[in-house]
Parts: sequence; C-alpha cells; structure tokens
Amino acid sequence: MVRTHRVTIQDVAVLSGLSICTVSRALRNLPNVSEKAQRQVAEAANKLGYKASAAASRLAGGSTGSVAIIAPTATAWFFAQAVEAAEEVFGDSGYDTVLVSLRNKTSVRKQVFGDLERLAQRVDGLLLLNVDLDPEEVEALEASGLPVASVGMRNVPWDNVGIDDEHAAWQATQHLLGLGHWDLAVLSSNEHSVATETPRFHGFRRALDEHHLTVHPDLVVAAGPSIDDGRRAMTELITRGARPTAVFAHCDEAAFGALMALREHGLSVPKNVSVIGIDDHPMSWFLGLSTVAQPVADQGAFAANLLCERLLNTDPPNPPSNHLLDTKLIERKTTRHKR
Amino acid sequence: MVRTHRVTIQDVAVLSGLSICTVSRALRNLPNVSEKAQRQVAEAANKLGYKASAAASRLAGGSTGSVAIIAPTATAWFFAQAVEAAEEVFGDSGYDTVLVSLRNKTSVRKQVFGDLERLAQRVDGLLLLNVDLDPEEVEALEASGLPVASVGMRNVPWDNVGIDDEHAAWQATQHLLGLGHWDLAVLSSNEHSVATETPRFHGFRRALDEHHLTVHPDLVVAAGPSIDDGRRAMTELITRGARPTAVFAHCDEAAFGALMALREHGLSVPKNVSVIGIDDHPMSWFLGLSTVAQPVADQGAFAANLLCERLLNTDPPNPPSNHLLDTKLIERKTTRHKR
DNA sequence: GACAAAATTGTAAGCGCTTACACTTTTGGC
DNA sequence: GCCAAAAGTGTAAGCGCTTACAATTTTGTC
Repeated sequence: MVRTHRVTIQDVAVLSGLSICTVSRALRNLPNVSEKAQRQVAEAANKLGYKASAAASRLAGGSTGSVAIIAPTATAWFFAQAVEAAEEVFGDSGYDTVLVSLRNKTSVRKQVFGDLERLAQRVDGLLLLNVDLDPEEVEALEASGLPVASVGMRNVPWDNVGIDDEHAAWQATQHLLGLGHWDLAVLSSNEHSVATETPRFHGFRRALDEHHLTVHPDLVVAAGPSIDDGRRAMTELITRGARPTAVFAHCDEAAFGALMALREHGLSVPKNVSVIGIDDHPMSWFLGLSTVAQPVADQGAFAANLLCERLLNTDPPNPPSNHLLDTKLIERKTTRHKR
Repeated sequence: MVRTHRVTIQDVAVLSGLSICTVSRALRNLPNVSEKAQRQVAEAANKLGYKASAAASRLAGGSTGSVAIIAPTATAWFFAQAVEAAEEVFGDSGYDTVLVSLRNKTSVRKQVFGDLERLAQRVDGLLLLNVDLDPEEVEALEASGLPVASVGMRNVPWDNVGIDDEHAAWQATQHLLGLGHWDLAVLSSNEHSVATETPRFHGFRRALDEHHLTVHPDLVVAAGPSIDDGRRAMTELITRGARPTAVFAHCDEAAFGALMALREHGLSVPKNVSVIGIDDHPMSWFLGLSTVAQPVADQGAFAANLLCERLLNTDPPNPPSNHLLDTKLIERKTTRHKR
C-alpha cells in the first residue's frame, strides 16, 4: 500500500462528509460537535490513518505535540532517571520530548532562558528538573505563557514535585551529629546550578544550629552532582588541611567521589571519616554508603503527569500544586560513631 | 522592548528592500543570491533578531530544526553520556534534540519504527545509539528518507561511530584466558536490544575458540546495561549452580551487578572469581574493576557531528563512513590468575 | 554594441491546519 | 405552533515559510 500523498484533514473531511472545520474541532474534542459528527470523523480518521501535521497545526495556532525537559545536566544519575521516567509519560500521552541540558554552563542557560520565545514556538510545555532559577528567569517563564511543571524546585508558580530537601539534608546531618560528629564537612554547591542544593545546605545548617554548632566555612566545598566533582571537592578539602570527622554530600555520586578521595589519601571510612549522601543510588548499597533515599523516577513521572494534565485540561486552571514525596534515612557502613 | 508581533520573513524583506523569496534563499545560503543581497539580508535579519518559524518552515517543505536521538534506554551510563555529548553538538548547530528511549520495550520499538513517517515529519535527522536493528527496520529507515547516523552499529548504510566491539570483548576474554581461566561465564544479551552485545558475544566466543574452548550454554546469561540486570543475571547463574572462575560482563554496570551478586553469595573477587567489564565507568577505578576502556562521549559527539554535516551539506552525498575508536584493556583488581 | 546565456530577483501558489464569523438547524418555553 | 436562544456546521482568511516559474538584470562573446 503505497500512499503518494499525505493524508490531510481534507481527506478526512471528504470521507466523513463534513467540513474541514468540523473535522478539526471533532479531532480536538472541542465543544459544539454533535455526537454523530464526532463518530463519523473518528471513523474516517481512523480508516485513513490520519495524523495531524504538527507543523501545520502549530503554524495555525495549535499545539506542537512536544514538550521540553530542561535539566542542569543530563548525565548525572538523578537526571537520567528522571528524564527517562518523564519521557515515558510524555510519550504515552503522545508528546515528543525535547531534551535541553544546561550542561552547567551559564552561556547555555542564558541562551535558553533569554529566548524562551523560541522554545514557546516549538513546544507546548516545559518540565524543569532541579533548575535553580533566579527571579528574572521565573518571570520570563511566566511571560512566555508556556505551561510549566518542575521537579525539585521551591516557591515556584507552577506544579512542582520533589522531596523535602531541607529535611532530607537535616536527616543526613542529624544522623552524623547523633553519632557524635561535630566537625562536619559539606559537599554542596555555591554555584546555584542545581536547585536542590540550597535547601539541602539549609537543612545541614539547621541541624547544626540545633546542636549549637556552626558551619565552618573551611569545611564547605562546592561539588556538582557527579563522582568526579565529589572526588575533586573532597581532595581539595583534604589538601587544604581540613580534617572533618564526617562528610555530608548533597548526593550519592558526590559521596562516591568523596569515598574515592578519602581512600586515595589514606583515610579510612568509617574509621577515620564518616560519609553520607542523598539518593540511594544503585551503587550505594554495594558500597555500604549511608544515605537518604528518595524516589527519583517517581518524581519525574509525577511531574510529567501534572504537566500533561495542564496541557490537556482546557477549562479550570487549578492553582499550582506542590507535592513532596517521602525520604528515608538508610544507615549503612560509611557512618559510624565517633571514637 | 515589547514586541507585539513576531518578526517574520516579511519584516526582514521590507527592511532589506528585497523580496521574501530572496530573503528566504539568502537565509538558507542557497545559490543565486548576490553577495550584496546576502549582506543586506543578514544585516536586516540580525537587526530584527529574526528567527525563522520552524513550523512554517517545515510546513512549506523546509527543515524542522530538530533531530531525534533513539536509544534502547536513556538511563544507562553509556547512553546518558552519549546523549548529552550529542545533544551538545546538536544544540551548537542550532538543532533541538528529541529524545526517544525505546525502554527495551518491543511495543515502543514497533511504534517508533513502524511509523517513521511521523518522525520524518518532525525531525530532520536521526541519531541511533546502539539500536540493534533488524533488516526491515533498516529498510524502513532508508525508505523514510531521513538522514541517519549511529553509534555502535554494524553494517549499516549510513555513518557510524563505535569501537571494535568484537575486539574489545576479545581483549577482555583474552585477558581472562591469559590468567588461566577456562570456566568463563558471560553476562550478555539474547534479546538483541542493544546492538553492541552481539559482536561482544562473538568476540568472547572467538577468544575461546582460539584456546580451543567452547562457550558453555549454562554459563551464558542475559543482562541489559544496568546494575540491577547484572546482579540478577549473576544471581541466576549462581543459583543455577554454575561456578565459573571468571565472568565477562558486556558492560561495567552489569559487572558491578555481578560483583554485588558474588558478594551476596559469599564468593570473593578475585579470589574465587575474576570479573571484567567494558566501559571504564567512573566507578570502575574505585571498585578496582578490570575493564576495557572506551571513549563514550566522543562517540556520541562524533556521530552527532557526522549527522550535522549530512544535514548541512547539500551537494555531495559522500558514501557512508564507519569510524572505530580505540579501546584499551585496563587491568585492575577484579581479575587475577587462577590458583 | 547586439544578443543569447547566465545570474539574480520577484510573483504567487500553496503546505495543512485553526479560528472568527456567518449561517443553518435544533431545542424549549409558552 | 411560534420564536428566540442554543447548538451545530460551513466559509474563508490567514499562520510564516518554500518554491516553481516568470521577470529582470548582468555577463560574455563575436
């Protein structure tokens, strides 16, 4: 069966005996279409295997059938998981997924948020993963008119799904403190690239506060969500002469890196130093890494679903919702009571 | 500066004092445009900040400004790395990246390759990552007219970048054999979902052949590119009563899983069992995993560049090229001479 | 210089869809 | 039954671009 000519809405109109306009409305489930017409159109479209042209639809003011996922990086474990989970949801809802990795580069970031019109032209909605937005960017997003949903963000004027990052960090830190450690180092980030790092740092600080301890600036070091970054950060700490008895890493991958650096410098875990992360990466169990577990794919899928709902629901613009999923402290072998 | 109306090609035409048609040609660097016109158009477009509408362009028969990356999964380390590297190249060339994860599901796969027309409608080109295509799918791809490039595939009628998978597997296996092991297990795949697994299995077998050994069916077990799969596969092997003295895993993540399973069953590595993988994952160094290193991001970026070239170059359709990058055996602590 | 060929530019017809608006039919109340 | 309101349908004008093809200008040759 060779078809030389693309099946257009016109063909469906002819076959169904209705006008193009009615077909268009029927296909999009708009009101003012009789059940009979609806049925005829569905039948004709189905028989013809009609698929609307995204380009034409878009050009005429309709939807693009795509959504974009914006993430600080696409390689880190968390993001790869969340992206795939979201992509699945989008795919099942008929949307193509455009992946935009900011690659932790200011230039890319400026390019993306500086020209949201371009994106708005090409996608129907945006899913932001842990993007640490500044107020101007939030405003630009609002101005773009694009429906947005996010994972791991705070105080944003759209649907969000995440964990209580501050609490998760508090749990981890509290665990360390409970073991008698007070010289705590943090592998965090001052670059504001990953949104979850700020609340996690706050959670860390709050736990210290509660024990009447203060954050020692020399024990704070930046690390992105990667093994290499964690390793580099921990190495810097050690090289600098810092000798914390415990380390809180903002994610498991950074913690892995820390474990590496510690071992490279002859420090044994947990004998000399305790280490804890957040995530519960599949490697963590094997390495005995204590951590705070969070559901990752769930967050991506959940947020993607929220976005899809907004995209489909035309009528009642519900107020933005914020959903926090549970986290759980998992004690393993990298944390131990201070001797 | 509020702009109420989208800058169209019309605006550029007016400002440059030329016709829409000439502007369109100039913007796309088509022939038959005087240098003067070219300059005027560039200037006007620049001043106006003109960006062509992808939808309009596409509808009229032009390009979409997007490419799709198709991968068996998006979560495995290899794929996350390759995807991000490719996405960067595409982004720098002005293309949006549509991510399509097959999620190792036949249904998704059929859906994607069964309706390439849909994709052809929405993207200008395709980058396939280790997709183990059957002949019909290759044919469908050819029929779609979409420019294609790939990573890790064999005998395909388009540009490909990869490593010599058979050789890499041979290197790994040879290493094991050289250490005196002859009861070798393989964590491979019979599902034909990841393209590199077949040649790797062949490489494994060839090494055995050369030592006049044969592959023992009981020591072959399927495992996708994930820690969980590796763990499950190794557990199955052990539960089944198999007692190989060495294990070759088709990728490092599967090897990690194998290490876990071995430890869970009280088998120590490398004392009781040697383990080797392929990849050189960032964790491998830390775990002391012997492996065959391959450049991953390079492959993704390289293939993406090849695709971009095809997309841009209008004139000479060069014959498809195949590029093999080097691999290197890295001996670490999970492999040891058989006692 | 004249003239054909080559190079450049413009005209206008779509691409396939959405949507304002006009038109026709149905519905419901009295 | 009558009539206004409501519901359903159709007409036609774009959306912003590409591309035959026609029109114009430039180039090259003798």
